[in-house]
Amino acid sequence: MSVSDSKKPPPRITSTAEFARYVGLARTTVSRVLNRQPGLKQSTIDRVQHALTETGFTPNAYATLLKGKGTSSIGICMENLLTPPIILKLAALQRQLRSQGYTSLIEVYARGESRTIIRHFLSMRVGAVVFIGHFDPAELETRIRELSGHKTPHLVIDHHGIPHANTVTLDRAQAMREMMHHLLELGHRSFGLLGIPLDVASRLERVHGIRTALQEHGLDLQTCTRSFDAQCLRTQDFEFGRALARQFLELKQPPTAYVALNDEIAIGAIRALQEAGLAVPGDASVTGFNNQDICTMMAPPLTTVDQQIEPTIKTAMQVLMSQVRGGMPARPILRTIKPELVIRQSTGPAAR
Amino acid sequence: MSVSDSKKPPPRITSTAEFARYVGLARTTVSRVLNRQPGLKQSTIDRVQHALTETGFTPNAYATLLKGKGTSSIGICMENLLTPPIILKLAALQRQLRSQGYTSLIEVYARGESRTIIRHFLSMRVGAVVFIGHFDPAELETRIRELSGHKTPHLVIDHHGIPHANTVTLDRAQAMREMMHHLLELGHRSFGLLGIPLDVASRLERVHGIRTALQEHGLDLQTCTRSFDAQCLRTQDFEFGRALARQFLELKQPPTAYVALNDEIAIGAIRALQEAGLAVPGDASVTGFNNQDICTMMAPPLTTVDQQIEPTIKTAMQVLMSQVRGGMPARPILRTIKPELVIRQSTGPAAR
DNA sequence: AACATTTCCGGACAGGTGTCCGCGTCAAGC
DNA sequence: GCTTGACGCGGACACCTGTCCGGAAATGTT
Repeated sequence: MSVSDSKKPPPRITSTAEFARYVGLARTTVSRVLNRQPGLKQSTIDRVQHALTETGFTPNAYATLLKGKGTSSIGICMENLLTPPIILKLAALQRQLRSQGYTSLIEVYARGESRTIIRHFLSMRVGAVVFIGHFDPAELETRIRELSGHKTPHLVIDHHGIPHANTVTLDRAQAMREMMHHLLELGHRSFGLLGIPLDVASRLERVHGIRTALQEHGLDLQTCTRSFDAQCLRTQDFEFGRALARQFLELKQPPTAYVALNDEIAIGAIRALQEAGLAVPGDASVTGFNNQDICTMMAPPLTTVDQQIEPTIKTAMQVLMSQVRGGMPARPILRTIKPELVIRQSTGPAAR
Repeated sequence: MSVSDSKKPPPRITSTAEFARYVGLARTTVSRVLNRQPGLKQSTIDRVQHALTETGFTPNAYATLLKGKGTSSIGICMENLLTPPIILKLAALQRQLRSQGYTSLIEVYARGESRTIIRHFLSMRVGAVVFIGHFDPAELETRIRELSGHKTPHLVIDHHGIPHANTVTLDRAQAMREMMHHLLELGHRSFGLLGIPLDVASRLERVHGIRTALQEHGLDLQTCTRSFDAQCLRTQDFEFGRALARQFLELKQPPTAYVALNDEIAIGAIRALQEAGLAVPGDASVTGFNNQDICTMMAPPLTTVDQQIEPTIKTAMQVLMSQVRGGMPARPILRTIKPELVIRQSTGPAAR
């Protein structure tokens, strides 16, 4: 028996009634102390506080929340927990919510499981639901309709183009437009697209931005760009980019610039080029997307687009709070975030 | 007015009583249906089910949980949401818990805030608390004592050496021992440690593993290894590794092998070496730790240690479930995970 | 000592759900 | 027409907290 064990350990207390008995006060008095109501003698407040630290008693949150008191929580539905940009958004949002006194309930999306997740959020009576990432459009739309039916505010971060959805998203078209202008001014006229499909029906925002930039230079999308996405299987992004670049190198006239969907694919492409004895950016330029940490760790450091995560989450919080406090908006709120081009050393003047 | 709007939208229902009135049944009957009790006619079950999908009603989880029914939840306290290995563990654990019917409450640790977090978990009456990552030892120990006082099981993943803590951790000493054997067999005899401090009082597991391996080759830690950690400020790991390697290169006899704390530091070191005109592994070998995705994306691919995340989480679940179901163990449970050396191309025979 | 004031007690209710139980209803079988 | 089940109804209680309120007790004032 050590000295610290001399005083018998306090019992495990699970209700205010028990706790009040332990302190020797009425349950209501204890409750008043815990909720900082006036009209209490300082000595009794101290007595309760002391017993509180001694036993570590915490009131049952479920009962408190059932009463409608207590901090409300926000449900966060994540596309996955694997890609760095998405995690950074989660981390930033979680921190912001916490500082505002909200608890976050985090769930990870799985195809077809979103209904379960939203029902869980609704049963927890969350104050709002945030979706981060990209989802099955039809599924997401249905969920948002359900949430609206329950007068529960929502917000979609990243996924763009869902009808009636409040959305905060990066202006990817604008990002690609700026990126293309950067490359066009360097003299590039033929582009290899990596992970950016060129279907005629492609509703991909990015293609739109690329097309716009080319048109502003009097050029045409079909003749200047090329994509081999269909030929390669996308399992791991780095290898995907590597394989795609290899395809391009088999052409008689390979493009002088490669535009990748994200940083990993770009890095894979750079690797393939370097393995083929080509210099980046001497023989070919390569651009990424996301501005992840790896960008500065590469040789050469990668020219890319920054997602502006802090501003994104900041406006996300504004949209969220305005809904939680001010009620549901009549028309969906749409906010686009201006991207920032980050020019590093993977892009340079066109060789020929 | 479109056709789908013709039927008036179902009202927003927030309690079983309301819902029962809507269906035209007694509240108790509805409750029986929702909880799959026997003795109900199929037609009434269908009636309730139909109204359920129509209105999207969900019983108030707080009331259910207050009653003691419903799935219990597990609290997860994260060191941060920034480093890949930690996130991967979270993702794996969350998935496992979900498949077992547990909800995870995720909170992010901040120095000095752990008390708030644990009190939150306790007030939510979680079934157990999991810590993932490294924390302030004294703080963590206190929290664990608190949890034990509340008869709430706990588990620490990664952080090692907390008294009375149930722990699942990678055998980092063994990992370093194997790594050193690999390097020693390649002929290396002088080692630069990157991010691994060599204080005399260093209780760092890894140093122990390094010392053991050297002794097994009849070598001495002090004469064979060197560390410049004190000279450089660790803000961003890549730059940290780069700066450290530069320090080593100013020596008259730089080491032939560099052992880094993690992959980013290793990659920074490789960069510094390459910038100095040295070849890896021709002139010097470099090793990392964690086996993150970037390892295969580098040139050369990085020799590193795999954290064995799947096995880690698997045994973590076993330890967790045995506690949740079988009660608190008399003595702390300690499980170590065997690491796996991943040899790639950043290590090779010693130059001299 | 009589009074006013501060402070605490204890009963009560609400919040929504799960469950038990006695009772009414309805239909089927004789 | 009667009995017998099957099934739904609705009252009651428990889970735990926050809050209101009248009354009791303790404290302070004159």
